[in-house]
Amino acid sequence: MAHLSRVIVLIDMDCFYCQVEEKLDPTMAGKPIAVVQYNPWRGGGIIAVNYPARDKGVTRHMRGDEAKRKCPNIVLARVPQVRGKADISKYREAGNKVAEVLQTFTNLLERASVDEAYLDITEAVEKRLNNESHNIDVDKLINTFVVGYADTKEFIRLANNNELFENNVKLAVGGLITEEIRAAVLEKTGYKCSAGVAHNKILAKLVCGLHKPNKQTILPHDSVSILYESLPVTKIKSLGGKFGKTLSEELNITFMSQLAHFSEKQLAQKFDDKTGRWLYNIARGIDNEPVTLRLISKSIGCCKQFPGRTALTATRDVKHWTSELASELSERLAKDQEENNRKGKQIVISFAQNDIHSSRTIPLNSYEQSKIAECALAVIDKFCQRSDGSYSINFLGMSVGNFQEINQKSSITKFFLNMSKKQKISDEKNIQDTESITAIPQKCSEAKEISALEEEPNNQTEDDASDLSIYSRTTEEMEMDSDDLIYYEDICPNSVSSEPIHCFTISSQSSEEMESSRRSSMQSFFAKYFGDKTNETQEEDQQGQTVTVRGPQPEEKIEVPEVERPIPMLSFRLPQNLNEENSVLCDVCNKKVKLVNFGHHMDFHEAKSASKQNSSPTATLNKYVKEAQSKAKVTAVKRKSTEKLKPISSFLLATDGLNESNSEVCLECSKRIKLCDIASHTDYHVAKKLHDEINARPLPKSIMPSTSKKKYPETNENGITKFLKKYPEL
DNA sequence: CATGGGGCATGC
DNA sequence: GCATGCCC
Ligand SMILES: Nc1ccn([C@H]2C[C@H](O)[C@@H](COP(=O)(O)OP(=O)(O)OP(=O)(O)O)O2)c(=O)n1
Ligand SMILES: [Mg+2]
Ligand SMILES: [Mg+2]
Repeated sequence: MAHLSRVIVLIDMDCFYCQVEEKLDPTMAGKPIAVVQYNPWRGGGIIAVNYPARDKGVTRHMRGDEAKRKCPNIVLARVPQVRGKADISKYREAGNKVAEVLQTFTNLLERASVDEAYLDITEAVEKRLNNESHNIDVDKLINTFVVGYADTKEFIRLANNNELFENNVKLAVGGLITEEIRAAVLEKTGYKCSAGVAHNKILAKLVCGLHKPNKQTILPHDSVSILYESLPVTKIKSLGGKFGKTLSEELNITFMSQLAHFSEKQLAQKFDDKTGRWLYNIARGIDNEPVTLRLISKSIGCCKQFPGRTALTATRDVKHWTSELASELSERLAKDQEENNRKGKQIVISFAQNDIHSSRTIPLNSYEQSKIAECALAVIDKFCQRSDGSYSINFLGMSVGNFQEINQKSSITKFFLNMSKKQKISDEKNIQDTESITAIPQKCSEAKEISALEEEPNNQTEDDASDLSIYSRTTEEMEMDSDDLIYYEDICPNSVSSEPIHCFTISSQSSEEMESSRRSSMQSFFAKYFGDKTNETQEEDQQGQTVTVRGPQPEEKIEVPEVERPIPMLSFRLPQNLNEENSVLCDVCNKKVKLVNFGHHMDFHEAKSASKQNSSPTATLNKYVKEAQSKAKVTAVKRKSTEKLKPISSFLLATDGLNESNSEVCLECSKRIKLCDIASHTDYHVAKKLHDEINARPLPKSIMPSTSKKKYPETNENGITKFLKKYPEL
């Protein structure tokens, strides 16, 4: 049974921020504790509560004052305030310490949040089963619960007597190792944690929460049905939100066991293929999501809200907070560069006006605080500043991503340097491969200024290392070895990541394969991987269209012309008579697109087509001009492709310095509006209403992991489809 | 007025 | 590229 072959552990720290505070101030020990941020207003907002305080009814999201009322002797620890904002760096760093300990136990670790991580310990378990054939000592499972067994002893007794399926023996050994992991975490960091042990991530996560402070829980596969009988569907990760609710309502079910009564077809019909398949599997305790090697975050950001009256209106306030955020970000980026040998290439500037959130992405060329502040401010001014120079901003954020490795030494040099370094305990077989994974640098293309749509041309050279690599292996060989695949992201933090890489050949993964361009990377990867056969390989993609995987193409410089492009009138003025059509049919992809998103949607197409060889962006756009005008009934205006659309929220207006002679009171909001702004102000109200309506309506859609999306999973579980599904473009 | 700050994946 | 949903 393939889906029972793995042993997956989810480690989650207990009331983590509270533990961090307690360790720093041991006088708190044993007392009820909560961590708050921004103390002054009603005692601050609680974000973590320890177990004694939970017993008194204190919960997250409560105000500090309320917690004091419920639990008078509670200790309220405060999140450090730096530069006028809450700064959670200390908890992040504490989480890093924990992760370092976890790394010593497995080469397959996925950090899932500040305080939890998934570990695939299958190999460690199998190794132990091979080496030590003696019985499992139940005394070493003193903190372990087993779902479906009143007593852990009974489960172990059966396991030792060979009266259980081997999968359960694996889980029992997994429990043993997990006790060791948790003991090591406590010893090395002083923090307690809980754990779930199961055959997949979803179930490990689920059962971790079953026995929470300082305990661990094993879920044998045969106990899934018992567990599901009284388990609300909303307890499953990713079903806790809107989709989980509609799932329950649509199917008229409450518990997971009821979900299993539906066929895959029914579920696919109700929702979509991908979601249907995922739900069908999960209802049977099956989840094929791999533990993806990820030790560090893919983005580093900070943000702050300015609620109610505190909304930013004056230029100097906007400048001030932009500067403060840039300062924190700059500091954290510098540290990240030291620790992780990488540099972010993109920054996303986010803001909200009247609770309407928008964001704009721009290239990042410098980690210098002043540079970050400067470009952030330019964006904010461009999209938020009103005609009188004022603002109305209740949220600011900036987040850096698209990290690329900095390359000093050659990858080979660095690989051997790291080979000879530190060794870890537990599971030996792939340790060296693991070390190399974190060590392999990627090619770092110069931080040259590129337009958002421009792909960096790069020379696709036939590097020598490819002879040693997986690329020379056949598809069949790869499929046979699918169990040995490691899903990794660390080498390749961009979207190119997540290809499974064979353990043995990790070291041959030359830096030349890491390209700034998604397109060329995919092509070279495929071409080398599958050899000549690649050129004929045909598969069906998600939409059922036949796609042909092409071999490497001659280098082509992609021209990004200064395309004049139409945008919906909405971006600056709404049509007076809106019909109920909130969406238009995109002529490029034939999909329904919300009117408000149409401009950005075309940016999306342009970005995509820029990374393909054949399509001419101009031609596509010209076609769109016509269709958009007739179908969407919006007035097209011209915009340079390098310009970004104004968000809906830019309809906001100034309210100060106005009187009867130069202004009128808006019937809609009773605010005084400059005469010259009346037209666009009323447009704002229409836009806001439309925005609210659009965002209130849509039926919740599920966000399922990529592995459930394949159309023909049984026949193509591994090999080429694994790659194809990652690259729908192919 | 006002749970806030942070991160990930996905759809269009 | 941007918005959204889900989660910690
Ligand atoms: N909405 C949230 C949820 C969590 N956290 C922070 C504080 C928590 O301490 C930490 C870990 O989140 P958990 O959900 O794992 O909760 P705890 O670790 O606090 O408690 P538990 O013992 O239930 O895991 O993340 C947060 O800032 N905001
Ligand atoms: Mg926790
Ligand atoms: Mg957690």
